[in-house]
Amino acid sequence: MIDPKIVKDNPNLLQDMLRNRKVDFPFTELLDLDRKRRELIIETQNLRHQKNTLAQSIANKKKNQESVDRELDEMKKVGEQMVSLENNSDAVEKRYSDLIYSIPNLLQQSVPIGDSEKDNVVIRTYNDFIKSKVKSDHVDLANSLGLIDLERAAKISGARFYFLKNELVLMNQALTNYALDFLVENGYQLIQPPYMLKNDAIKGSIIMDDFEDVIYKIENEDLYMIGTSEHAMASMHMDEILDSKDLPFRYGCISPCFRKEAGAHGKDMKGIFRVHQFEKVEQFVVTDSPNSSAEHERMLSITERFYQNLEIPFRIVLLSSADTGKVSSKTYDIEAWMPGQDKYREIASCSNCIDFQARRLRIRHRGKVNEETQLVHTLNSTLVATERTMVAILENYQTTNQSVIVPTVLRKYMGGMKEIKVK
RNA sequence: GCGGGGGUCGCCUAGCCUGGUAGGGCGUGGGAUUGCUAAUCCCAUGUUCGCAAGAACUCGUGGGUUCGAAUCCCACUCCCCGCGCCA
Repeated sequence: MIDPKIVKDNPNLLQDMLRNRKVDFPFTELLDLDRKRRELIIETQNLRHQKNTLAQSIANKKKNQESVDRELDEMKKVGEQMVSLENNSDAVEKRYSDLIYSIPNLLQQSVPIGDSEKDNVVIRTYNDFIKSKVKSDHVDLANSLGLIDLERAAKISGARFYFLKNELVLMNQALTNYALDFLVENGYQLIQPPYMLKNDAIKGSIIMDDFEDVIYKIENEDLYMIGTSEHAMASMHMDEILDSKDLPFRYGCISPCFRKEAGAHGKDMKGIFRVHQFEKVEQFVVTDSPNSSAEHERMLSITERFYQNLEIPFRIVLLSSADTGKVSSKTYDIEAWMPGQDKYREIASCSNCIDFQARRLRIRHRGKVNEETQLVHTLNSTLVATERTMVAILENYQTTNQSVIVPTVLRKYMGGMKEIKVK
């Protein structure tokens, strides 16, 4: 959620942001509601003031055993006015909060203005020279090596589910273990969060529209499956005032992720690239405003180093205004070269949400007890989403005789295995 | 799941039975006093609206009763203790 004061004080800032992001948003309605709401608040407070004053004078008069008939009479009138005002303000309040919560985050200056993902800016490219000459896609490779079963998964769970088998199960664990070790080396505190969250918590870290498109709800419970550990990590410190000197918190999180992918029908239907369930090791950082950009770059460089170590071709892309996610103020994507698709595809995403999540979750920090509190900044980055990364590994490490070489850094996590061969 | 106890301002705690609009302590900031430090005393110490004066809100959450609710009633929730069930 953005700072609601901006609506009143600097609406142009919002209008620019909305234009740059190319999103439809009932902006003038929000302006009207904001003004209306303010008026109603003042009116309501005036009535409450009358009520409080009357109640006080009733108390006083009763103490002196005077008659309170006149006050009771007036109180009745005030009560009636309050009821009719409430009916009015409930509707305004509801619509206002819907809008203020669904307006996207402000963008940072350095975000390139553009119309679509075509305007994303490639910043760095790595390992271009090792692009594979053989170009089978991961589904063919994994099938012929006996590493996945998509048909049976479809039978029992539907599209976008999978069985991992044999060496791919091991590789999945290997990637996870390597990622956790890597983060510990870099000073992260390891966390495994709850996989389900209450509405209050999860709505703090995502925007309303995403509820329907990405999040699974548990029937008859106030619980939602996390779409990423970011959702749990953002809300972990909900309603807390943190000690400034303890910041930053750098968490290395492991969790499965559950996504509806409702907005992506027909897209990436092959294999395990876009699925309803996958495992991810995630970086989540809580810091203060002055340090948030530096933390963002730091997180990106750690992620870069991870993929350099895995020795796959990839590039870093700064997302344009139109492609940047709604809760983020600036996002870098890591795109791996996928020989089977003959293009770069996103395998990790590194975002600075600044105070957008913290505001809604009321996560603040301060140096001393009666200093003014400041909202924290939250940042998140994939370290590794194992299924997508395995797509990249399978396709980039394939050989001319259908086998797949195991990346060097993963071998010690797979009992020294060097190659996955046709049986 | 059952029974009992509990959730009060950054932290601790009083108030709840007997309704009148949150008191104290700690910590922190400012001030006074004092050779210095310490101690002592005074003021301040949540959120929102408002240029301000001021006002409203805030006692786990949401309803209800009442002129008036931290206080009474109902539902929910979380924590602690005991019992049950259980990987």
